[in-house]
Order: sequence, then C-alpha cells, then structure tokens
Amino acid sequence: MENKIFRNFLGEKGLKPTKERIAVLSEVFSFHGHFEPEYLYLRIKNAGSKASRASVYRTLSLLVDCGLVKKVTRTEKGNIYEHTYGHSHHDHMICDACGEIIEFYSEKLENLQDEICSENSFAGSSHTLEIRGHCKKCRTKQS
Amino acid sequence: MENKIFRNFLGEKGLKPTKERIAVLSEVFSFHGHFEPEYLYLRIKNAGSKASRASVYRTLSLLVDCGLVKKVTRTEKGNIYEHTYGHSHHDHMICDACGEIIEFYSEKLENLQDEICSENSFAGSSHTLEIRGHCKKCRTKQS
DNA sequence: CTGAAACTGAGATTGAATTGCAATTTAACT
DNA sequence: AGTTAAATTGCAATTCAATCTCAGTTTCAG
Repeated sequence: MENKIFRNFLGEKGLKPTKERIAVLSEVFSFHGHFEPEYLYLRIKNAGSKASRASVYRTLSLLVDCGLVKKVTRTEKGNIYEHTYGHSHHDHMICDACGEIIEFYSEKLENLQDEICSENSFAGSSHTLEIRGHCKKCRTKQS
Repeated sequence: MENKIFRNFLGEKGLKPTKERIAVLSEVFSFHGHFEPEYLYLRIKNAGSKASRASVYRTLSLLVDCGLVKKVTRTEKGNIYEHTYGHSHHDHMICDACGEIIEFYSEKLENLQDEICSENSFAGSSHTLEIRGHCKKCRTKQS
C-alpha cells in the first residue's frame, strides 16, 4: 500500500517520514481525481493536519520521484497532479474553456501505438496523450 | 504566404501591421524548429529589428490566434512554440537513453482519436502524443 | 540522552508572463 | 499634407506559481 511504498522510498534515501510528509501522502490518496498543489494544501489544512505550502510542494516532488504521483499536465495556472498507485493507465482530454479533465482508455489506441512503435523499431515504455478542445457543456454553451 | 495571412487577420480585427509585429512574424518564420519567447526576443534584437519583450509576447499570442504558430508545450521554464504554417502535423517518440526525437504521423491514429472524441462528445481541436522508450540504436546497445 | 543531520515554516526570491499607462505611431478622413 | 481618434509601444510595476533561505525544531541512531 502507498504508505509502505513511500516510507520505503524515504528510508532508502535517508529521508524521514515526518508528520507533514505523511499528511500530504494521506491527503493525496484520500480522494480520487486530479488536483493542483494549492487545492491539496487547502484540503490538508481543512483536514486538521498542518503542512506549509513549501512542504506540500516539496513532498509532492518526492511522491513523483517514487512513482506514487504523476504530473499530469501544466496549465496557465500551474501544474496538475494525480495519484497513480492503484490507478490504471489512461489518457486525458482537457477542455480549453472550463478546464475539465476527462479520462479515457482505448485498447485500440494502445495497440495502434504498439504497432507504430514496431514500425519505427522503437521500444515504447510509456506515453502521454492529451487531447485539447471543448467538452460537451462548453460546446453547447457556445451556440 | 504567412505575411498575407497575418495582415489579413489583423485587418479583420482592426489591428495594425506595425513594424514590431512584422518583425516578430518574420523572425518566427526565419528558422525551423521549436523556440521559447525569450529566444525569439534575442533573435529579433540580433537581427537588428526592435521589439520589446512585451511586444514579442503580445504578438506571439496573436500568431497563435490566427493559427500560424502553435504552443507546443509548457516546460518548467516556460512555453515552447513552433510555427505551423507549411508544416504538417506529427507526433513524437523520444528516446530516454539518447534523447533522440523521432517524428511520426499515422492517419489511423488521427482517425481513432476523432472516434474517441465523438464517443465522449468532445470537440477535439489539437492533441499532443509523446511516446517514451528506447530507440533502435539504444535497444541494441543495451543487449 | 545527546548530537548531528534532516526538516519545517515564514518570508524572500525567482522568473515567465501580463498589465497599466504615458508617450508614440498609424491611418482614415478632410 | 494636416488633424485626430484609436491603436500600439516600451518600460516598469505587478502577478503568481514555484523555489529557496535560514534560523529554529524535530528526528533518530548510538
């Protein structure tokens, strides 16, 4: 489970599992979905724990390093993250109007990418696909 | 040609084709490849033209609006752009070992993405696909 | 317990990007 | 060509996420 993975990672690096770091970890895994650092910071405060913005940023970086969290994308506002442990692979569609992020997964798409890799003698290990445009709501709102 | 397209775009909006805007435009199209705003600013200075950083940013924004330039991605440092006119769409495979960037294009992939967008009632306008792994050279080198 | 090393929070700092504004330029209309 | 309103510019100030500094605090191995 993520707690163990994180503690292990810290141990290997000679880092300490402080309250702040654990607070960030558990908050990240307390909900499902994408988040910005500021939002996470506020959630932690709201949950009664304490961790400064600096610690949130610092811990987030550690969580990315140990693979528990992934930096999804960068917006005009800042970075967006998501936790990855126990979360299967998917890609994203991002609405340029309202910022909504839609997750999707397509077996066909995965296979096609494998095919393209073979054609190019490339050993693909991961990928990021981000489709930008307008979501259903924002499309209808326009007209 | 891009000069005409830009002037047309400006005309329609009641904007003026000032020396600064034209200087930015021609500099953007004076070379191939990706660039950051600051790099462009320095090139313009170096080319003997003049345009403040503010004007570079403002003009870049206009060029994106009229479709001549595309914001490729955001890095920790800032935005990266590329001119798109006369340059067809493609995606990238990036080798984690040697950094080589392989460009590829797949009609099937494009169609499949359109399909996925429809399924999600999403109006996709652009996408970025980046496949990471190891290129042919680095694969054989490993074994 | 103790001390060295790791951590933390608050505030300062960074740096890309944007904005306010006074001076300047553009171009439409005489 | 001259006039004038609107657009534009550059500079400096500002914004804002993210990072860094550093003095005080906490952790934990011995």
